[in-house]
Amino acid sequence: MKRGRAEASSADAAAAKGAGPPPGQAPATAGLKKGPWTAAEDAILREYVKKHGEGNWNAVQKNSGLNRCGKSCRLRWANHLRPNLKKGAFTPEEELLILHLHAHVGNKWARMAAHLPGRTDNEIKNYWNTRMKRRQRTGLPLYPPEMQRQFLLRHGYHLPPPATSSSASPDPPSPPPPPSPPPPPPALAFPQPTTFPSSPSPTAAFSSSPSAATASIPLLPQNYFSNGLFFQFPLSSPVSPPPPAPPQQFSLSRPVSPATPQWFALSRPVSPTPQSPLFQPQLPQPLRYNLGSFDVSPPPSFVQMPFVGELPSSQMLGETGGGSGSDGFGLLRSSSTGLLDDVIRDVQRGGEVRRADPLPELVPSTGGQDGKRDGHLGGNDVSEGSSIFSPAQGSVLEPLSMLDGSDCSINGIEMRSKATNEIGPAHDDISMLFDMIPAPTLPATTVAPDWYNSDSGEISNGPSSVVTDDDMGLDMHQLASSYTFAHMNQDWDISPCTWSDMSGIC
DNA sequence: AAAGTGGACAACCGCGATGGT
DNA sequence: TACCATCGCGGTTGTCCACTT
Repeated sequence: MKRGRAEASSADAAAAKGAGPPPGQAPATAGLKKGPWTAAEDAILREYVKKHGEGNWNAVQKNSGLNRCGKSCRLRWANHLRPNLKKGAFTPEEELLILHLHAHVGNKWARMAAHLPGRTDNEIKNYWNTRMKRRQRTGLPLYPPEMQRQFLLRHGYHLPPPATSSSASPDPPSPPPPPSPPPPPPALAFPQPTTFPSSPSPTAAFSSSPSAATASIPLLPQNYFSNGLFFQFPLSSPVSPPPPAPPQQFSLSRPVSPATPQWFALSRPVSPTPQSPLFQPQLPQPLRYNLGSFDVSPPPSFVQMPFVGELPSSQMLGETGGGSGSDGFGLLRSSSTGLLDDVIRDVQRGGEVRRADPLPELVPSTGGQDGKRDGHLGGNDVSEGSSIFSPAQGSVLEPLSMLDGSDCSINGIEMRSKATNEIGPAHDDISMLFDMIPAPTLPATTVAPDWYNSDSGEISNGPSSVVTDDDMGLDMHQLASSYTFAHMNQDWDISPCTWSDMSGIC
């Protein structure tokens, strides 16, 4: 990772050129300068803040003569001049933390930055976006399978060990890759673009009801949807076929490729279960809600997905996938959330997901407009207390309902969406986040996972930096060590490429 | 060596939230 | 209550640099 280039070169170069706007740069509108900051400007701003403190940024121009708008001053200060800013590459722990935070809160850069002392939201955002672009370009899932798996487990979904699978493997030390089936070709894949747009809680697709568990569901296009709602995190190596027709509500699967995809079923307790630090509710008679395997490409001649080439931002999603809210699948108006949610949601809206039958919990939508989906639909709150999937804000479930032609909302979805919005304090986020992480079993000194490998090799594997966010009690050592990196790596690898090192694909 | 491409980063823009009057 | 100023956040754009072709 390269750092400090612009600061050292751009600003200084500009300073060297003089006070005027750099060539090619439009003179400041309204007399205010734009563009790269010069060293002189930095000095002025520093001095000002030293004297007057932070805040009242619009006064900076008046009081200091700095020809910058207050907004620009604030940004410059926050991102570059503020003391205690940590410069340099993200440490493995930081990267892992970002990963987790993003999985939980989505594109809430400021909140993420609050858990990364010395890091700015802009820095994190840039880091994430560039990485996302890279992963999307290569058609890789955003999160390591193990993380996705644990995330789901943490929210009460029982994930039977993918006995025959090579990905999303369980916790035990990973055995050597099974001789067969052979790993798929790198291309395996999933055609570009792979996007994980904003989506509502995956729990949207999961309602808990005993009756639902036994509901007989006529499956939609058999070609695309199997009985099992197995879903495949990561979209990786082919694996053994799904277990025979488990009871489920949704059939979300469709063939990923001629090769049998890897499966694992998600099951969910019938009754509400208290949040447990443990991953597996282990309740008897779990309801099985299978998500179905998926790949990220739309089935030919089926549902037209609003996928876009790249998706660094939710805005693009909103625009391309549902800005109008009136065109078929362009109904998602949610803002970004934890992308693990999005993964599942994406599957649902992308056409891979088919709800075979309206569940008991699924009550007909009364409105179809956002404003009318208040989350009061139905009265079944079984799922409400049992899952706190980080939800999408203002999400609606049109995709699901549209898929089968019915106009339904899923009870609990909206409620969960609200719950998400209510996750106010970062403390809640982080505590929840760490709930999903098993107790550390590794030494504090963590070896970065293979998938972490930096492209540039600049990443330090040195002593882990412990997040000193006392409020959160964050310990990145714990975080980092709580994951079985080696295992994740195995699961995560879709090819010789790893999380950060896409050389095998690019 | 030059052109093309992508990554990394800084900065800007638009919008919503908040607080004061 | 309405209006305004300010602040903060998230998304986007622009620029520079390194690497590849």
